[in-house]
Amino acid sequence: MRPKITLKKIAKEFNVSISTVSKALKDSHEIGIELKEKINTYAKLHHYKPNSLAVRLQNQQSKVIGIVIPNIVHHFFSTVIQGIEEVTNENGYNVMICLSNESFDKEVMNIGMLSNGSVDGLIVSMSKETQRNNSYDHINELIDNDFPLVMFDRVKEELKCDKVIIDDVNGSLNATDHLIEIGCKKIALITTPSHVTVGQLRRKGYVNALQKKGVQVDLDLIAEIDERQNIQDQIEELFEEQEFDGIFAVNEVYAVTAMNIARNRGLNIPEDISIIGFTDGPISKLAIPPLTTVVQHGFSMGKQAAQLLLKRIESKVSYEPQKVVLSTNLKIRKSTKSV
Amino acid sequence: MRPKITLKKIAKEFNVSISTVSKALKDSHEIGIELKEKINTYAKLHHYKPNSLAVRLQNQQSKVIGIVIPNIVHHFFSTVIQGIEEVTNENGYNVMICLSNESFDKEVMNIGMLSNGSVDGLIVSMSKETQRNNSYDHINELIDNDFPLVMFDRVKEELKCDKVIIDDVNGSLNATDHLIEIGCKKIALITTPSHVTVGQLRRKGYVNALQKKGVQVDLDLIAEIDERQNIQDQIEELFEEQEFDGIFAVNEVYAVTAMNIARNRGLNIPEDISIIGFTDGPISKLAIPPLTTVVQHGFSMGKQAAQLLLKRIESKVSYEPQKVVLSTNLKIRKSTKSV
DNA sequence: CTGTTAGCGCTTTCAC
DNA sequence: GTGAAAGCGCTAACAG
Repeated sequence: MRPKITLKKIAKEFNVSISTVSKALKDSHEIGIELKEKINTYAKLHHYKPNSLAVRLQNQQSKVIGIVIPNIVHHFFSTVIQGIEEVTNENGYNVMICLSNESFDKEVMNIGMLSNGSVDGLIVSMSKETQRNNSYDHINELIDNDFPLVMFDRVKEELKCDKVIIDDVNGSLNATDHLIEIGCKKIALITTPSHVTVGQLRRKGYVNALQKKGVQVDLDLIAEIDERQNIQDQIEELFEEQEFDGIFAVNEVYAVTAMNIARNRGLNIPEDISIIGFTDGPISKLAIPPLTTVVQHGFSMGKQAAQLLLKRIESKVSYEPQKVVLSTNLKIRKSTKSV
Repeated sequence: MRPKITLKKIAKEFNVSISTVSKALKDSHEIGIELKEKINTYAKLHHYKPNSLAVRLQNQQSKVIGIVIPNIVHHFFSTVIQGIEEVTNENGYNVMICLSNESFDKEVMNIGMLSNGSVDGLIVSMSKETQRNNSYDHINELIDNDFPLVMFDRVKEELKCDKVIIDDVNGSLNATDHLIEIGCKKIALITTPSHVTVGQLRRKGYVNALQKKGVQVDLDLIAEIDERQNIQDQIEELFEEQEFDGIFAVNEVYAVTAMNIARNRGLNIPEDISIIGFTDGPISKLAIPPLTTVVQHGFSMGKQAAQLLLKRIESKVSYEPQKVVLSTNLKIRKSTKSV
């Protein structure tokens, strides 16, 4: 790469001092108008741009915020990132994204890397492995140092940091309620293993809804999908062993997979069986029939997380951790009977 | 945020010089074993981590590579990012992602920002607006400065930089060929406006395939979708006005949307009409019937792009731009008749 | 109007 | 064995 042009070189070119050049480029009134013009045209010609590392070191802030997420090939997460990008950019920050790929070790490494002055603050959503391990030393270290941090979606309640979460319990409570209202008598739940917090919360909403209506919760109607195995087979198994006329699934893929299996078994949707998914993405919209879903507003989540973080970064004083809970809404399409 | 612990502070703590501490932490043989131990435990205790901005400024390299892409909420792009992440991480680099949101101005800004020493190299895929404007000064500036750059997918042939592209022409040629082989007589093409290079190339493959078989290309069978309008309506219009028994669509969404419209119109798939999409993602897999697609290997694309870039960054001498062309393969599922 | 100086946090060479 | 000093590119307070 061609050596970068620096203040020093420009200074040498005109036989002036570095600070003169620096001021000239900033259009300081202290510098002679002629000299300023010469320096500026020269700089423009050579595409001078201040070395951002130097500037950032000087200012003791990087103007970049770090994002550590488990995965990016996932409509929800990429939506959140878009939201984050939007508000950080508006405020002159850039983002640095690191993927943990659901691995605890990578998450720890990423957070370690980024918090070394690379970024001014961190937005993180935990990997499944971290949640399974239940170890949060890497997060607590940040918190102990008052490092600006906001967690979103996959959070740990006990951690003393800003958080943005979806109201998972109410989202699935409403979904389950809706299934009951349209007349479903036996509602299956397709969820994650219990260590995934959002899965757990959505399960809670499902259970609460049933209990509120005095319906006995039948554990056999609950399938916990282990993603290390074949998803389709596991859902198929549920159909083999149980009978039901409603399904609530904690994500798009489970929901659409279930819908496809149902159809293959000769069931009509929504006449024979109504299905609701959680998370609204392209899969749900294009499914046949279009899937009724609990819409979680990823974009808005990203924006809020970024706002919390910037507030924290830019605040001189420290204040209590804040928690933002985003409510969901039910997008009724064609995979559920009408009331 | 609690003030970061620095070499200086540790030095003061032990009444030694900064350089002694620096060496001690690097386990230099020049330092007394006792002092070394004391310093190291102290550092560990206080979670000392070298300020990466300072280190990077010193080394004149950031060990981060920048990615500028139009969009992240898109399965293909996020797959590419995963690939990039994988190889850069293996080599001790981090990634910084900036989204242009298909805007020319944002793309120019992002590239400007990142190339100021923030990153050691850039991987970019152009925004649609850039392609429409046909202006590449921002890219050429990088090239003129020998700034390490690799473009992928949405590239401009004339630009003298490393590139990784999909063999779009052959991919769609094969797809169209396949439709012909299974007996389709009239094949519609659902594509992008012609300024989108990949759309143009895929159209070329379609045209070539037809011509090779001596089939006359009927322009009325080609729909160019303007994404600023309603996609569904535009495809619907094609069905209204034309008759055909095969469809080749340049992406998943167009393909599945077309498939759904066809079904709504009482057509059986694949008996009455066969459909192939370009790009293989979750939508295609979960569609009913599962969509036959041209698989473009995004993950591999990302890996190759990153490899080219690292090679460029780490090479002392400059060498001719390289171009990697990735071939696709046809994943036959249920939306096409069997031969 | 222009220059000197110190300093951001760290590394490295060279003295002692 | 330990430290002083220079330098990475830039900014800013202070002199002249």
